[in-house]
Amino acid sequence: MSPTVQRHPLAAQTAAHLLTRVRSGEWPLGHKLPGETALAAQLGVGRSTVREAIRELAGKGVLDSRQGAGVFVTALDVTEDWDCVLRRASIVSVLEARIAIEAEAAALAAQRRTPADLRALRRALAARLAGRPEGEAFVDADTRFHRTVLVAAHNDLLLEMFDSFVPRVHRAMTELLRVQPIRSPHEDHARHQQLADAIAAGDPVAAAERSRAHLTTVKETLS
Amino acid sequence: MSPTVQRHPLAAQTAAHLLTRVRSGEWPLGHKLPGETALAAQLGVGRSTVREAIRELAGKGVLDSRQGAGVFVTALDVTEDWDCVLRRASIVSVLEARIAIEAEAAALAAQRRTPADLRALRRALAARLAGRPEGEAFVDADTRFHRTVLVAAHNDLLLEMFDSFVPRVHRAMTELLRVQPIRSPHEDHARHQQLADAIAAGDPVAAAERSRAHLTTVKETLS
DNA sequence: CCTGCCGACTCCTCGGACAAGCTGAGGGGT
DNA sequence: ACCCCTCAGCTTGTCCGAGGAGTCGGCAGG
Repeated sequence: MSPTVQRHPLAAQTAAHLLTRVRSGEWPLGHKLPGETALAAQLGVGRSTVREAIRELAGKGVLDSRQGAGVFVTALDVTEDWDCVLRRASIVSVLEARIAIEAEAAALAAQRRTPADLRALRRALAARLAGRPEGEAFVDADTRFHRTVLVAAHNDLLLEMFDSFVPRVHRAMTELLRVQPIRSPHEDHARHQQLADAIAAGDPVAAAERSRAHLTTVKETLS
Repeated sequence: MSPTVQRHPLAAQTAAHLLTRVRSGEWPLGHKLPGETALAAQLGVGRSTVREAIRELAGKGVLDSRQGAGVFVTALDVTEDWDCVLRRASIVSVLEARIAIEAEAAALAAQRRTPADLRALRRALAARLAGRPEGEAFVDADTRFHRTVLVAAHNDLLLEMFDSFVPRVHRAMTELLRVQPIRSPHEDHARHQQLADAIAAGDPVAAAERSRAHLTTVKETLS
């Protein structure tokens, strides 16, 4: 039955079992599940166990229990964890998605940046130049600069997407920098300076172009 | 103690309480929480209630309980539900994000499309032209065509992001189409045809440009 | 220093009990 | 015929006590 020792708690097994039956369509969206007592008898486990399984699925947003009424299906599937998807995705895929988001954000930033955004951009750029171009600290400074661009774009959704990429990209960049240091730190900084300039100048096309060019370089370094 | 009548179950309150304390840094990442018995006594609730609260947070991925060892913090915050973020985001924000993703995907599709991709693209285009340009059916056909482009880009992450946008965009498009029908169905179809042609011709710049132009038109219609 | 044993601590599961809340059927009034 | 109120029955919420199973750290022995 199980390839390895199956040390899963009963409650977790019960949760998995219920999720399977929900997915199978046995209980359609909005439908009421059998009572906890009935489920416990049906599955041959205690009511407390069933309750914990239901809680677990409630935490995932699949079920919703209302006192006196019953337990109801609120979603047919678990909205897969975004982090999980990212972990599975190849670093090249993530970088391509990042290019898409950052290039667009750079263009928007060129149109929408406020004076405060520009100040933050200059500060982040200076901080990025301050440290030596290696190690985790540099990656952090670099990330902060790129994030500042996203902030200047004034689009919450794009920013949220960028933030969700950060952990995955951070790991890969730190690794990359250790194996293969930046060839020309001066040129690298110049690219970022040009991006900031284009945003300051209010030139969406140039900003997108600079952003894309920089990230494409990084992507090609990886492949 | 409580400003309003506590109509939330004790277990839910306990879960919220624990989440707050995790967020506050009282229990750092990887740290062990006090025992269930201790927590129950500390919060003045039963042990079963604490267990259900822990299960709820475990379902959300914040806690992880290991028999014999204890309960540990696995994440400092709940990764906010992607659907939730999208629901809150303005439709303009979503459309801007969609432009970013689709334009990049169109460029990638132009470079990576297989013969099978091109066949699917032609089929989707024909299906889109078949029905009358109104109602939910048309929105579905349109969505399928755009999704086919994403598939041809051969980047799982971009596709996943597109799919997560679909429900939100679908609602908005259906609404928009009812209020304001497409002025020139012929021109609309021509734009899609040009996008498909650019991808077939293997011209990334043109494909991105066509995709961007089409979606920008939609965005401007909305604002 | 390494190994194996052992006990304390912790989570896991169960069964039972009572409280709190919702639902729908039925009675009474208009 | 229609509406409103009441109430019995079912369901979830909460708590308790008990025993089983697993993990970790200390301790004695090699």
